[in-house]
Amino acid sequence: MHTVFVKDGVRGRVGQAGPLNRARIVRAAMRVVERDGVEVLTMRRLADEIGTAPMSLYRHVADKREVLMELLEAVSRQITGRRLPASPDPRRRLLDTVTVVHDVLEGNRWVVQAVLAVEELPPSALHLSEHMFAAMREAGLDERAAAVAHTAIWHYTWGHVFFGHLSATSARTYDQQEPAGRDGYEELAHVAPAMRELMTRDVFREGLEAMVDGFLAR
Amino acid sequence: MHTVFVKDGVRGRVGQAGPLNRARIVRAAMRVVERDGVEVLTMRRLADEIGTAPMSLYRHVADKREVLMELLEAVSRQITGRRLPASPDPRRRLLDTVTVVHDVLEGNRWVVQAVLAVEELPPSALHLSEHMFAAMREAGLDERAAAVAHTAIWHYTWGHVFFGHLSATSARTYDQQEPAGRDGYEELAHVAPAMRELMTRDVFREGLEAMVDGFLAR
DNA sequence: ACCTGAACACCGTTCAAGT
DNA sequence: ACCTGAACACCGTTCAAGT
Repeated sequence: MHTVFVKDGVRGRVGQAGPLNRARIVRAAMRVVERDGVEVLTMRRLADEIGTAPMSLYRHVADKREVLMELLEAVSRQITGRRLPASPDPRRRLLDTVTVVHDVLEGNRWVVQAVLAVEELPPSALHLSEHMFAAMREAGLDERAAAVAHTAIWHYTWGHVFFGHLSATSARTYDQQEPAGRDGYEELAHVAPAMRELMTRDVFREGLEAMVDGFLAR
Repeated sequence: MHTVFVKDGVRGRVGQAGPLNRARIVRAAMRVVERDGVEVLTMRRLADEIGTAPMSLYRHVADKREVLMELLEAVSRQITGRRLPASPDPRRRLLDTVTVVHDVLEGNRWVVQAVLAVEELPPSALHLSEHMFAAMREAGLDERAAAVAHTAIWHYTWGHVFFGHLSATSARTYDQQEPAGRDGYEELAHVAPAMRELMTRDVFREGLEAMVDGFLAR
């Protein structure tokens, strides 16, 4: 295990400061997840990171799910904490808000896997929906249209972040197969250069604008 | 383990017919996954379903990933095998094609989790992209626009299937909190009835149409 | 040739015991 | 009061041995 030492008459472990508590657990979990990814976050590994025994964690959190939910809350507050986009143009404000969410998720891919594991969004994510609905209403959507658009936009955003690297993989798969005109794949051969070009930049915003404009045009 | 019996002079196990092979493994895996979900599909459980030892599977498949990939291929061929939508109107054809994919995925939620685990689409899924690209070209999109739309549509579709039940959960979360006018959530209170109404039907097609029309309008 | 039991290096979590 | 070792019921997979 870890080296045990004595300092100021207090028995402690390497990297440890003060008694174990929920905040310290969450901070350590965030460190592990940002450094090594969410699939590496196990209760045993987390305990190791803190320098304690796996079972000690259970005095402060009910289970692993609760740890993940705390991480999601932290990210959610990271978004809603700073001022949300406030452009006077509601269309612009909606696009900017969703883009902020996208950018944060893109920078923290583990979030989507955590959401999948927890199967729930953290409470403070409602702030984002509130902000989006205000913009949609101001842009002229009625309640029903706004509800549909809200759902569609979220799904697009989740899909984009999560399947982004999968799209890249699939593109590579196609590339590895014959470059041009393989029987039955003439269309794909035709758009292949364009698809390759797409891989180099993030096209989230373009799809988002198309979708939002589609809703606004009805 | 399983009861061993002798029949026709051949030593066998309950539910077993003939020697172990890849096709029989895949069929058993499909049964498990459709009955109990993909999270229940373990090599041990799969062996149990067939009535063999876990290690016997490894003579016919390299690893669990390969089993999942075979399942994905089966579903993909289930879509591309039957005739794909062929409406003369390309917009309609595109919408119908994606809707077929959505419906199959909706009926087999485990597919998305399998895709996440495998991190790749089965080769035959390229048929669908081919079909989509042909429709998009005929509808007047250039290569670049088609590539962007293709990516956006896929992401929306994945997001919809996978986060569909999550949206439902989140909506319930909001419902359980105060029904109306909780401080700072006036907009949400306002659209809550519309959102509840949405839960009762599938609104995938509506979001898809908005997105496609948004792309066609550029 | 084909199959499989034991074992390895993992999980999350319970429970009884330590200080 | 707070922490933790041993144990349970799991994983995917390797390896050596069985028939």
